[in-house]
Amino acid sequence: MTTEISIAVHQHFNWKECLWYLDRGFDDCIYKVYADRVRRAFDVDGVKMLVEILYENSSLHIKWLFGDPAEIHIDYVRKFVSEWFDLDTDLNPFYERLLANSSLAYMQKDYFGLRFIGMPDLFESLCWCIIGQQINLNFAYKIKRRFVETYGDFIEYEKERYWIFPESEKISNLMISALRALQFSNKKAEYLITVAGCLVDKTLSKELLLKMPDLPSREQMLTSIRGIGRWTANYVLMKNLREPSCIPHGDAGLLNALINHGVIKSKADRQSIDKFFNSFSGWESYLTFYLWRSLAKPQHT
DNA sequence: CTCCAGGTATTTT
DNA sequence: AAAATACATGGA
Repeated sequence: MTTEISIAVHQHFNWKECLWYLDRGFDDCIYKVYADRVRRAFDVDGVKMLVEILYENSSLHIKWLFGDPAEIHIDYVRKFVSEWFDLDTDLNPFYERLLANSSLAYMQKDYFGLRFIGMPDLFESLCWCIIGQQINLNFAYKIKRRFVETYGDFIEYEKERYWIFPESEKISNLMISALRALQFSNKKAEYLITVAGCLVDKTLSKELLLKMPDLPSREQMLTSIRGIGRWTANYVLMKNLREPSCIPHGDAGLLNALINHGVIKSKADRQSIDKFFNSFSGWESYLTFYLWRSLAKPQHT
């Protein structure tokens, strides 16, 4: 007997756009995209599961291909998927702002229904940022895969391996040299092990971050950890905690997108950037995400 | 060879 | 307080 649940989607939603973004030419080892569906493995309290997600009749349908989930695990996956695809945000106010800007209006049409693809696992989002700091994305995804396939677990299903992100406990006990062997720099290795330790000893957690009163204090909590700067803090807050008003300042991709759209002429033009984002107050994160989307190379229909 | 890539910490003005 | 620099690695 297989478990299956559905989540009704009440907002503007384009599954093709979401899947395309997930599979936009980079090799993310943590999920697999097929023609009209995505599969992802989970380990919730030691229970390993593989689920398949597809969209039909205004609902996301989640089917367990592997594992025997109890109610608590089903709820976990339901919540995870809901956060992953940002199912609850009403995009109308954001789209109004896009339409009001002549150089961005096309996004409202071309990317209509594209949800902000999140990263609901805090450790994964932190690791991903540290890995991605100051290196190109292809290389970053390569290292991520190497990292996950070395220290993570997997589920084998129909001769395919579905990887599960490593536990912070395991990473916190590593030596720097172990990660150096995977082509992490000394700094990246050190940062990653430090952050893993913070999660293990509960110096940092999603709950703690949510308890902070406002965005600046959350940013402060993150940047107080070695290896987490302003960029990483904002990235994590938008991708993991779904903060709506984050700007990953200095982000190379974001700056390129701003140049492409004629917002700035040089990457140092902070004033124009601030002014630009001011008109998207409350939607800075979504705007950043759509600008990243605009960078994708391959054509799509 | 040079420059840049979804930066950060440290050192130097 | 602001600016320059070291850090590692791969790809164009």
